[in-house]
Amino acid sequence: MISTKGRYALRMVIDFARQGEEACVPLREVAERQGISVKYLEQLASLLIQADILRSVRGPHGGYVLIRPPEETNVGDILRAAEGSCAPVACLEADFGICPRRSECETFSFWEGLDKVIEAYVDGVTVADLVPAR
Amino acid sequence: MISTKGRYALRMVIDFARQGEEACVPLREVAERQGISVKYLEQLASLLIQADILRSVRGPHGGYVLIRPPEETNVGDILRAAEGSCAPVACLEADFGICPRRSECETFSFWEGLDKVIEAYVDGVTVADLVPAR
DNA sequence: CTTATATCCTAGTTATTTACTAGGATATAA
DNA sequence: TTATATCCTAGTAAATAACTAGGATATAAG
Repeated sequence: MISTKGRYALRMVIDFARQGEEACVPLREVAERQGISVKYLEQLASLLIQADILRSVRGPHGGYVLIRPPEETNVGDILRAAEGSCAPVACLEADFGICPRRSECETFSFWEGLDKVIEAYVDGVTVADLVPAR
Repeated sequence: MISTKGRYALRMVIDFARQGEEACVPLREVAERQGISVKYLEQLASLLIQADILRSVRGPHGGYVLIRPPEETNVGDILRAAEGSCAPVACLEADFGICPRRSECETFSFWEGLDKVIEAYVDGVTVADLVPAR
């Protein structure tokens, strides 16, 4: 299940996109509009910087800027950055290693299939699709 | 994310199906084959009984029996019975109520769409699809 | 150079959930 | 009567979730 990390990160990015291309938006404003604390948003923003989705500007009039236009950022990238993974089961995650029951497990391919439809969906939607037209 | 409840419940049902139609299988055997404790399986079995997927026979030579043939039980029913829900976000779950931000939330329809592709996938696979042919 | 405003970074904290285990009650075939 | 099952309720240790707290660092403006 997607936790507040992924959900808030997505709302934050959409909020940035709404303020216009290349806008430099401080978290204080996002926090107010979205009803999420600045401190929590800071942590999520840092994950999005690591994933090359945002860049930051420090000091007064500083804030965060989307690196790419909304059409070129898909939701899957945001969720994977915030959540670590969108995999529906632990055995599909990168750091899980190879399950010792893998060869005899009748369910593994089922979970792989579920993962595929999830990835296809989240990677098929861009931030631009979620920003309401003005 | 799907927890051990859903994953083990699915493996248990597939294990029942492998023992043949209408077979009455005690959890002791499933536990041994699957490497899961009887005590934990008991709890999962009771969820599957409530969902009309299994019925039980008490006493010696007792066990559990699949109510319908494997072709007629889909994986979605098993997962929803074990996990409570397959919804990817809390705001889509039945007991969450209506989110106060719902009307202004730009992400709600995105999550609804994700939920739809997940439900379509899990409801499109039956237990029979996962039982290896003998 | 000072001040206000931001981001940056690390820790700590509380509540919930997960993944079980434990102990017994109840039913029933032999 | 006994052995073998399911049934039912609690309890518990560990992990995760969802934050909060406190300060360090950078920088524009006066």
